[in-house]
Amino acid sequence: MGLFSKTCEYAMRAVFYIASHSADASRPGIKEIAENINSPEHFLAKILQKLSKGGIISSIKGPNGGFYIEPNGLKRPLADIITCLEGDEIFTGCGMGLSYCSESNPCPLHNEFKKVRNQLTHMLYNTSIGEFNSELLTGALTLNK
Amino acid sequence: MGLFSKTCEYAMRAVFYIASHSADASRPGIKEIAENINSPEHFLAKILQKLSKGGIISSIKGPNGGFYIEPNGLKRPLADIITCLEGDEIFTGCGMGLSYCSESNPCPLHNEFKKVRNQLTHMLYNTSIGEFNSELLTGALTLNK
DNA sequence: TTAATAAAAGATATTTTTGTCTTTTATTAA
DNA sequence: TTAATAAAAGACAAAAATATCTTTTATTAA
Repeated sequence: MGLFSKTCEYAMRAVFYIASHSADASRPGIKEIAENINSPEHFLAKILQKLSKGGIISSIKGPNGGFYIEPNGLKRPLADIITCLEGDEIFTGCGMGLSYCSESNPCPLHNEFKKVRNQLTHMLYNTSIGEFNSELLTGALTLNK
Repeated sequence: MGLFSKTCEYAMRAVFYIASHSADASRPGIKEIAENINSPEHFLAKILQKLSKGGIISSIKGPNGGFYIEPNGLKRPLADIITCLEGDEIFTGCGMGLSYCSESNPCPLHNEFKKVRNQLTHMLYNTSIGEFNSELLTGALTLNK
């Protein structure tokens, strides 16, 4: 397995896709999104429901409905997606799974592992959801396969 | 979930424990190891079998038997444990799970994500299995809970 | 008001990960 | 040779993650 769960992988790809279509008012539906990010449709639906409840994305039912992101939402960091779906353990947990491990009582790996976590945290908080919109729209970047 | 699977967490803790007891010829058994790193005994047994087949650790059956690590093995990097158990996907895979993603055809996150992976790779290749032996023996570091 | 559309929600299935229990095999020492 | 020890191996169980299918609810437009 990669660094992130399938849930988070699909979520990031889907949110990027939705973000890139939020300028036009097209509001892609689940089917379109799933096809374009290559994910199982109904599994993705659950994920988008959670993100919707968490306020990361918005949705409208019925004809012409679908998913979109508020202009302000495009500024939010990628980290919000992860936190919404799986909490912040990936940002804070001990590398070896030791619950006592902390700054004041570090495990063997703590100091080196902290650098990794900090890099990850930095990346996820300094990348915005709308950051790649133009590249995605021009087709310079893709999200499937 | 943390960055690593339970399997890898237990494995790293167990290997550190075995390493720290490889100077004396005591050869801890599964039960002792499991107690000291706070892991399910039989689940850990499977993990140690894999590490044993992979040549990371060694074992002897019967009375006075148990697990140990060859002097040379103490110099091996922590990364070998992860690779032995779960391959190298964590070192090489795309952050968003895209198979096309590569240096020449990068996904949106590629460049930032690479830094995280590089930091992780650096940590795991520059930390040796025997690195914390003295601290573990004096009790300055612990591996349980 | 009705039919069509699309997300939300619920139910169920499959796969993977994690965990437990039992039997077998190898080794030692008496 | 026998009894005890301890890892190896196999079978099974539980939990979590991933995936699929069906029904319900909200919305739109004709």
